[in-house]
Amino acid sequence: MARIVTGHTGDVTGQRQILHVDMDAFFVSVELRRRPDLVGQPVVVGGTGNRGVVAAASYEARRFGVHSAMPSALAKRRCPHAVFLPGDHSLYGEVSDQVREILDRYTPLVEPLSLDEAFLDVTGSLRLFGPAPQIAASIRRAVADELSLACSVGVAPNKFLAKLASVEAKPRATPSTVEPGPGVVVVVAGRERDFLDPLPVQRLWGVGPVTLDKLHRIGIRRVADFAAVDEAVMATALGQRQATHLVALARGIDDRAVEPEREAQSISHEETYSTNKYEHHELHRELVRLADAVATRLRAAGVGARTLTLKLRFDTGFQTVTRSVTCPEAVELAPEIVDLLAPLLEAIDPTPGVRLLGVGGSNLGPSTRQLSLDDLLEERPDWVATTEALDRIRDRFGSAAIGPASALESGRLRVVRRGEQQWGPDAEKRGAPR
DNA sequence: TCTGGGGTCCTTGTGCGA
DNA sequence: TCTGTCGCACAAGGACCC
Repeated sequence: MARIVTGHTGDVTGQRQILHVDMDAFFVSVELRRRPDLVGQPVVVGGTGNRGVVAAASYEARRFGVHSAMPSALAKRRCPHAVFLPGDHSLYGEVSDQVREILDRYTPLVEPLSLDEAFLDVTGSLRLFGPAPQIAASIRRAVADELSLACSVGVAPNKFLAKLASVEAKPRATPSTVEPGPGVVVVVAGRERDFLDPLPVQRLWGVGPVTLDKLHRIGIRRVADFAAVDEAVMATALGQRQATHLVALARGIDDRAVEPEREAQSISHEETYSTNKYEHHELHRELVRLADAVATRLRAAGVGARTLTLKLRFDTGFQTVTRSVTCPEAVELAPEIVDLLAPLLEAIDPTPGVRLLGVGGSNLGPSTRQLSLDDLLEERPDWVATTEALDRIRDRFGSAAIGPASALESGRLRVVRRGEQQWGPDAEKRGAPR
């Protein structure tokens, strides 16, 4: 049954009606559909290797303090009797598409945030489907009946409040029990402060551990405390921009529209290795693999990248460094990316031990191949023709069918696939570090 | 405890041309 | 010619999100 946060339940004329739909323990729930024997047990989905993290935990596992983004090793210590399952990113993608089909029935204004949550603007759908809380309940029924999955829905006049409301709608795990949530929580326009004021300040969008510490130092612990602190003091502590942003949110103000189609700003791949890499030649081979993956996705999106970024994370101190280069023309071929980034990689000393390597493209624009294919064919006919042949072979036979020879490892081609190593490297298969 | 992958956005510092 | 400064683009890092 829906929980109404404040006075009245009707839709206020002129107010937007935004829904935030959030699947409950999505990855785990999808796994339980094919493993019904695990229902009611602590189940953890995520990386199984030594450097893996938890992607999702069942509410039974959460009772033991296991939560997403936690290192898998710690989760195993906290809940040794939990069933640990490797993630299946492609399956979750398929189920996510099915959820999306249901959401699309209610409005064309659906903005997916990730595989398991989305915003809906149903302001224009009220005449057809009834008040927003009724639409929320209808979505929950459809998801349960058709997909055997549970979701929670927040209803509010803006995205920020709808998102907070959906959290309140969720089940809650305590050390002793799992309490079911209300399923739908409604924040009524005009009474936003009643909902916001008692919440801890870290619930505001954009307050992470660093900002939380700064806010605590100036005496802000709950959202209500914002009213008592001068904005100038906040601006000194956080910077003007962030202060203005947080004060608006604390007042329940958020004008962002629900955007069904957003252009990607960057395309990147990164990999954490189960054992550190200490040699340039190993890293160069990884660079070739990652550049190949990024280039393939750039071409698939019909764009090129003007800025290429190399990212390394060292084992000592978890220190991350990035190096980037911006070129006058957009790049979308793997050899070009390697040529641009290899000198940057060579300049970095890997001997402290590199645990992660990443390649990214940003400053995206129209592909140069689209701009002037003839010019390019004159300048670099071999790579353009080779790449086009490569893309065709992969379309037909799969991404592992062909790849750069310099990415071969022990005679085997390891292809980077999006989401395949989403939650860390696989369980240890290789020898000890040198 | 010891920290993934794929993103977005912001801040700060710096180099450069007008 | 030298110096200051302004705006811009870029590089690097950091915080945050799911």
